[in-house]
Amino acid sequence: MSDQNAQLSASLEDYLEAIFRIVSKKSAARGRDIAKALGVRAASVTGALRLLAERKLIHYAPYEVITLTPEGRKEAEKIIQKHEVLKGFFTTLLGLDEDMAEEGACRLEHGLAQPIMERLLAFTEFVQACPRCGEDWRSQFLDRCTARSKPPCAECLTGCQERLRRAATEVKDAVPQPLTEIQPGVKCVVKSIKNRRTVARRLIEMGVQRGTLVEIKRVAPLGDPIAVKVRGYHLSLRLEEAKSIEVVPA
Amino acid sequence: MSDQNAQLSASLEDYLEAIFRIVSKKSAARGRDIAKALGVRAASVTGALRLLAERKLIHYAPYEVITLTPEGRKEAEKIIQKHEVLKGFFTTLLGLDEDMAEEGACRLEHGLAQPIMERLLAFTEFVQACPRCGEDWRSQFLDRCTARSKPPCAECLTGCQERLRRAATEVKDAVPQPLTEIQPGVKCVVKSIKNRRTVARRLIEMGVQRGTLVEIKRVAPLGDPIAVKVRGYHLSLRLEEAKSIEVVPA
DNA sequence: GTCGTATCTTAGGGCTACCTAAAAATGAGC
DNA sequence: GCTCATTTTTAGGTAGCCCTAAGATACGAC
Repeated sequence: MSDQNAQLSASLEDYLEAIFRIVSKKSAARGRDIAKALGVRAASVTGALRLLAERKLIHYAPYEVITLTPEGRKEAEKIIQKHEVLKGFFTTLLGLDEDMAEEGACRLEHGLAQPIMERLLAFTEFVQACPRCGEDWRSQFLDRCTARSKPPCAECLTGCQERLRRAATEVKDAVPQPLTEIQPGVKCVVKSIKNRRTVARRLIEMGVQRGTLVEIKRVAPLGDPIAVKVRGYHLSLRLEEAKSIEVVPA
Repeated sequence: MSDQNAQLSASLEDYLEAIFRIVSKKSAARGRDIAKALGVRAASVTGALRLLAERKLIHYAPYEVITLTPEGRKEAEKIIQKHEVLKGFFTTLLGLDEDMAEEGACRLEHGLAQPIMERLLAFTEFVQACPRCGEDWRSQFLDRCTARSKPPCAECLTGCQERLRRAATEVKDAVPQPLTEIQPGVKCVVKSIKNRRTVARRLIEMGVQRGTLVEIKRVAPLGDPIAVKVRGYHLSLRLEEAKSIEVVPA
């Protein structure tokens, strides 16, 4: 009945997303976990699983654990990316708190078209990487939002000139360094990717290129692997791979 | 059965929005117009109209023309505001074309929570009003999006210093002028509202205050009324009202 | 007046996605 | 190997929102 190639409904996307998150944590999902994660009854999950299996997005058989097929994983990553891009925009640029950003991303992700998501991501990264929009710019905005204080625009501008002058020389003199030199929590901009055949494949497939923002999330005790966030994807890089990515801090 | 105070479903919001738009143009709506606007069959419209009438949002009787109640108008304006805020963000900041912005706004508006919408609006206006983010900043972003050209960041920054210096004096010297002096199409920032009792009431209810962005859309032949767009609302001001709003161009 | 067309309503279905209740399968303890 | 609590599935129902088909109403042309 249901067309295999049809777009997923919003609720099926939710199911797939939840399965992805559970599988990421525990390697396999059970119906019960999914029901709890989404706040629905187990009976509803069964129906959804059948539909997802019909579309070949999950491996599913009654009473068996549930895992994602490669296509299912790809589809889920796309959904998660939308979610993360929205959430990143809400927290980083709009300055909303974590909870509201999470809630808002959940409610908007299904309607967000791919090209708009791309633009939103590009914009978020652009603002973060642009020296003209520094931390003071962000706090100007937040002051306006919360305190409704009048922006001391003239002072801000004269102060900003000084900052820009410094930034101009910094940008010119910035020496790219390998990703491995960057501290966790710091965001940086990709300047070049070496070893294009090996590392680059995965990254380029995801749309990572010169100018893309990368954030180090966590470094394992021995420095390998390195968990990074790029373009709304969380992924882990080998030390070797990270070495061949050159960046400058944003 | 259906709770009168319940939130409107996404599709009922669409109906209400469509009715508002039709009523704005032609003073009253017919089922057929609504069906055409939303691309559904007339029979579906009938059901929706009954539900909207049950919630006292529209005046509806079989075979009669449809108009909005005051509550319906208010509700519709809220929905339209969300739509316009999203669309404004997509076109003004993300640089998406009209059609994609329209389509995207339609698909996202129902999920957009009020506080997030407020923030998004504040951000959009902030960026437009901030001298640090001028036209060159915008085109830097768009170049990156489309041509994927490498941003000449250092040059941009040195060029920007000059611009900022000029902007700093401009901001300091900017003399507020009445809204009536502004040309259609120009965006400007509200500096003060005089006659707080009369004009201000309507505007303050909408959230217009010092710092809010106003855009002149159209001036009638005799200079009255003046159609403006503020905070996603389209409204028309009397000449008298417009005179008492002082602004500086953004 | 009545005929015809355009418009609107009613009636009856289908689909999605949720629910409850009860049956079936699983698996740990005895 | 049987029993029982837990988990999962099946079955059947509800609500929202869309559809088609057919009947009701309005209104201009004759």
